[in-house]
Amino acid sequence: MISLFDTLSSTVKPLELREPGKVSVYVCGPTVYDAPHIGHGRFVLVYDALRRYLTWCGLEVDFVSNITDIDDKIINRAQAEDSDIFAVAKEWEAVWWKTMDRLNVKRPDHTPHATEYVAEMIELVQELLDSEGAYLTDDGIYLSVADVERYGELANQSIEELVEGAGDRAVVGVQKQHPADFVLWKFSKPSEPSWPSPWGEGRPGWHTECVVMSLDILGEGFDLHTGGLDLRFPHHENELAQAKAAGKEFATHWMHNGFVEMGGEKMSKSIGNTLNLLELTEKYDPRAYRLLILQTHYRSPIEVTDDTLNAASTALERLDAFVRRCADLEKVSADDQFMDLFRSAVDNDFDTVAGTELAFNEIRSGNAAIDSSNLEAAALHLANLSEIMNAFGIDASELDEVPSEIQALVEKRVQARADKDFITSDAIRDQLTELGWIIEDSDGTAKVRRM
RNA sequence: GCACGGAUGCCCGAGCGGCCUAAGGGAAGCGCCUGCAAAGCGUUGAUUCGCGGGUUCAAAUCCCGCUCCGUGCUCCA
Repeated sequence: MISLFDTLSSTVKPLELREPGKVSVYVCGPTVYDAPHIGHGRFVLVYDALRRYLTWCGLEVDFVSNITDIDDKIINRAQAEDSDIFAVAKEWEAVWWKTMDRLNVKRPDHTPHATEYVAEMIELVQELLDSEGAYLTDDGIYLSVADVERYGELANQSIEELVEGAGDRAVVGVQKQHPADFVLWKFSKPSEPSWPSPWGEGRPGWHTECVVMSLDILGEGFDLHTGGLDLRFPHHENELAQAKAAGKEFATHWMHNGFVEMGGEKMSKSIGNTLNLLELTEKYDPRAYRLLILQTHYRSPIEVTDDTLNAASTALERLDAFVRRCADLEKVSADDQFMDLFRSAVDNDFDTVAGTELAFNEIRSGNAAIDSSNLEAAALHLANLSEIMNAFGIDASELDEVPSEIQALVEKRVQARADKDFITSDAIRDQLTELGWIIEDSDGTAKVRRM
């Protein structure tokens, strides 16, 4: 079984499953009000790879990732654009899924929207009011954080430290009982979207949607709650606080991925190419970002620059080239011992770095095997490699369709070389290069691929 | 200020007490292969892991101090 670092206990520990053979995972999804950026890309790719890996390991994964479609940022954008929040959310959610498709991110099993869960949120807030874990003020309903046991345990800070750290920003709201209290339900201003509630027209406050949606779909005591490290506090802390205040078993394991960094140099000029995730998939092989992420441990900061993306793209070409070389090899199944090795490596806190390392070793060994005409060994290395790529969600690129006129040139060149007419053969190669094709000779034959 | 994380070759990035004269990827040099290429293979690049101390038979890995860097510290303002 895989072990993962658990933020709550600050240790790497086995992922214990509520039900044997089944894993329930909740990923905090995006608030849809703008284009996704590389930070979104990181968490999405880390957890997509994790999901695929767990599935590959034979587990049944129930994977939930929400869309937050009601939030201050959406309201602000709608007002700025003289639009309504539903239109804004719809627009950016479409961009989100388009980007996910490009990145080969599998659709979650469930994608709950916050606006579909308003009734459940109201119910939770009512429960919290009833148990006096929350209280009513003129502008909304607040969670009383001081009453929550071990508040700050996920952030690993005491409530005093959290308040102190907030400095001037921790100004006690009009009727807040404690500076760290946060609003669960906001009474709407006239211009804002609102839903009826027992306490008047209002809208969801903070962090409640994820509590309600995760518990509704996955049930109490689900296995794994994930997200970016930036969500650790306040978002996840406050989700946990609400669940605790309501007396509900929440996630048993908390997983957070590290930040994305953009390098010391001013990336502002090129920020347009790397910051925006959709643009990134247009500028680079969309698999490149996934490989880059797999080659960095999920908890480490990751350096995303043109250099690192280009390096990953080149590495991918190496993968493709090997798979291309193996096109005619007989298919065999992977070596069990090797796959056990892979699995025990990756099971150690989702060590995709070790996993990709094994993949590249297979590519090298496989190429060497072909060079020495050991095709059986090569086929086995290919099978091992394919298993790894399958477990992580990277496909080898499709073979290029070769147009007949290109193929004719290739054949003409093969003949010229056979005749040792190198002037003609070189001319044809130049011609192919101009047409955007790279030719690779081998004994008596040749293959072309697009540049 | 508080908290957490980071600093490893030209770049990215593993390793977290002995298997490290430090993995893997990219870039570069050299060799093999090739008519020449491409692809591929082999090989060379840190006696060294931000800086200064310390612990230990043994440290990139543990402890102390320092320096840089990143992120969080919500709602209201």
